[in-house]
Amino acid sequence: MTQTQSLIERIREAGGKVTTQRTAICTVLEQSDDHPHAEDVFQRAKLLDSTVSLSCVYRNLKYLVDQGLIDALDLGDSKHRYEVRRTTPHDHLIDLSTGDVVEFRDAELDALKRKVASRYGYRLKDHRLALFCYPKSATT
Amino acid sequence: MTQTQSLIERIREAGGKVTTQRTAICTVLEQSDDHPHAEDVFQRAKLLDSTVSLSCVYRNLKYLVDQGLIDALDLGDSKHRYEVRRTTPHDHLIDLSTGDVVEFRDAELDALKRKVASRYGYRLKDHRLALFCYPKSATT
DNA sequence: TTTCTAATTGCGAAACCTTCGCAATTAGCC
DNA sequence: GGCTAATTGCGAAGGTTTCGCAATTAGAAA
Repeated sequence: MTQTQSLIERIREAGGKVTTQRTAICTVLEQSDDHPHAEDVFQRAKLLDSTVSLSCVYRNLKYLVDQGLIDALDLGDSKHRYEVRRTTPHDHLIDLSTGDVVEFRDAELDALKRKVASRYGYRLKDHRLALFCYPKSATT
Repeated sequence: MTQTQSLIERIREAGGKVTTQRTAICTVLEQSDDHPHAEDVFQRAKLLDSTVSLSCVYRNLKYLVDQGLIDALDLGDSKHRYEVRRTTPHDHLIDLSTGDVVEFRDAELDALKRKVASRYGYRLKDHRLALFCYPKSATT
């Protein structure tokens, strides 16, 4: 029961097969903190294992999402972006002047989301919050 | 300066042309409160004007978004969904057991979003919040 | 080690949503 | 009515994602 198990370790425990392609893809995801989309993952994984194909990347991303090991994000553009799921959920702030993505977490905000859901008779299962912002200093 | 101007009235004021197709599309949007996607709008608009084409729908949706008259939403699936923009912004709660979309607004939540953005040195320009929920009574 | 089987892969094709190019039409203005 | 630029329909093309199928391979069993 390691504190931080790697994706591959968790796949193995779950009975998934550990292929070289899957290993490369997981390594890429663990080493990327920039919310890469499928094509990004593909390009980076090819450097680790030249046999990785694009459809293999898509299949593994889907597999990992289904396993609950990574999350698919919708950050405004038409492509899905991915990140390894961490124990602490968080939201995203998109810098409209640079495209940078800032991760944040706010307990008060989390509580309020649940409270609002409850007010309407619901129990919060999941959520997506993206804040699109400009730097304070910017004029636009 | 009518309280509630129709989309077509606002298009005319802005100098846009009022075609039968555009009128049908705007009528559909104004009569739909279920956040239709492009194909939905197309099917409904065809009933009002059989000459409406799918590309015309896409072009007009884009046009209306650019004009700030409607909003494009990302509610989890891969398609854009649309709604007439109202004076009061709001967020969305998705009922995972039925797929229903509940609109809500919470001033405290709005203020907190701005506060969080500010904490990171940003000014909130826009945001997307979707709460995925189950009814309180549901077991899952 | 060898064998077996189901999971996984590569490839290309296809599906899906959306945009585009271009010639034809049309709304709004003179 | 006639002019002009905006708008349209059509089909093609674009971009992202999925799928079908035969070939490969990881992991288990012998």
